[in-house]
Amino acid sequence: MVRVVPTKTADPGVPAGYDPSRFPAFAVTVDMVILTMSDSRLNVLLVRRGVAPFKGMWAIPGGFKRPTETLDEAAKRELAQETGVDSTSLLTQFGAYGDPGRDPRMNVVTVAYLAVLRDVGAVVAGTDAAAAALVPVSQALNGKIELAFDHAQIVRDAVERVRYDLELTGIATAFVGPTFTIAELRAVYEAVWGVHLDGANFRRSVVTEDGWVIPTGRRARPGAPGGKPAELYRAGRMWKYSSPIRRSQPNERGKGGS
Amino acid sequence: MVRVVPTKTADPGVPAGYDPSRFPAFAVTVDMVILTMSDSRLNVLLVRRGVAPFKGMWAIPGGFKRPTETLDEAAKRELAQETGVDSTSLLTQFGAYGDPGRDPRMNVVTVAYLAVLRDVGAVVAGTDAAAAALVPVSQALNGKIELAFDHAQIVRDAVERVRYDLELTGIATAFVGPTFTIAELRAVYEAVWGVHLDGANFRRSVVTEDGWVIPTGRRARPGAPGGKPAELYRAGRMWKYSSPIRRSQPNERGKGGS
DNA sequence: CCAAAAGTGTTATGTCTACACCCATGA
DNA sequence: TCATGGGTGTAGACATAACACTTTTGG
Repeated sequence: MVRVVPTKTADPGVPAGYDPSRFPAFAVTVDMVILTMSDSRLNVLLVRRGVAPFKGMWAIPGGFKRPTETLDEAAKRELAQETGVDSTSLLTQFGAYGDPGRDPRMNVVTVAYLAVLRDVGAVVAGTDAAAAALVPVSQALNGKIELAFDHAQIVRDAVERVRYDLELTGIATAFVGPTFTIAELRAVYEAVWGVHLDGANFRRSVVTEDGWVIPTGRRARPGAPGGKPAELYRAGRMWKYSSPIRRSQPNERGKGGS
Repeated sequence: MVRVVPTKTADPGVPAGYDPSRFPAFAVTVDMVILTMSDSRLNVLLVRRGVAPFKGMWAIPGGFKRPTETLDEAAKRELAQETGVDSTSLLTQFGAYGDPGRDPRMNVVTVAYLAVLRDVGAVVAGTDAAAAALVPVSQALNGKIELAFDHAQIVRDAVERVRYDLELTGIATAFVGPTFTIAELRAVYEAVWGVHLDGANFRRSVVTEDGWVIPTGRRARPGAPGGKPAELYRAGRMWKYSSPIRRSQPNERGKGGS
């Protein structure tokens, strides 16, 4: 019969004669990359660690999985605990990380989740203000802000995933509120992909009769210098399946000899 | 300090007063969905379990992760052990599964990998013939062949992943050999997506000057009833980044009232 | 020379992009 | 009435799909 053995038993590398009837014990955690749009930029929610290891460093929120819950449930529970948000089905699992030594204390395998939220700002204020912050992903990726564990890699992978999902799923609508303007939605694509999109063409792709966006009749207040108030829309059913916008791949093609 | 505790300690559900300073121990495994083309169909490699639980049932190959190796290394090692194949970088992690009770013996979280191989047939013959088999994925998915654990779901997710990757990566070339005909390559897309592709248009998309395929000068032997021998190509560098073929989405659009 | 499958040409249709232009509104 | 951004029209470039047609081989 298979039996749990303490980590130390398997600690000294076991190259050839590995006995599969005994296996090492791991801790399993879920970590969440919580992304949000703010000021037309992509931001990630970070918490400051209060305990060793990496005490005082920034990290993404997470916690231990319990044996009585699924991985998705663990992520949902942790998200609620850390941010107070109880939104179903905007959590996407995107990777597992188990490099030896990634946690100096013990063997930890973490399953990483991606959550796209709007208005985390209020949530951050609710938690211990000094312990949580929204920072631009650019700062977390270029090393300006150093992250604990292998969280920099996890954030990098999450952003890469979002870039794909933006084209393949309706994740874009998770960045905006229940009602939004076309420009707001366009800002999401522009920020995540780092491109400029023609406003006219973007509009035509999105406001069709297919059910991408549905006009509410209400209008948004224009900014300080005036301007025409934009129509407010809500997301239609089409977002369940895909996205109306495709990323125009940078023309790698058409580069013959010359 | 954090301490490992045996599984049973946390077994009786701990709803509210959960103590994060103690955490449950898990076993961590890697499972592999090994896909291959055979007879113009998509097949998956299954092994017959020799021990309880699910003794005698079909399952996908896998094994325990060791603390001294990364998840990727564990998958690579298991792949080599099970099939004798030592190909780097065709293993893709695509999901983690940790539902309570998925393994009746203990708490197990498994990290699932996808491997696309050509010519597993010889490998299968090498292993204990009665213990391994290639079966069409359709049979594994529609329940014709019942799989152990939650492996049916894992295979389902793997196939779904391949369908996406076929459009986004160069995974198609992993299904064919070092040299291949255009028709062979087209069969991959047709089998995985379950569509018919115009041979003429497919050819035009693939045999360009961009470096998708490179002619070898040699030709394949035609089938029994004769026919023009097809040119043999090898994969070019373009496959590193993407695929020359995009899946034409079934026109969900353009369905007004009427 | 006939069947079969590879490979080419051609054209209609649809989609994307750039950019000129009009519109509605708050100050 | 002016500045500002929302919103519309349109023509060219480009990509796709359909299918008729030619070529090359083994029997």
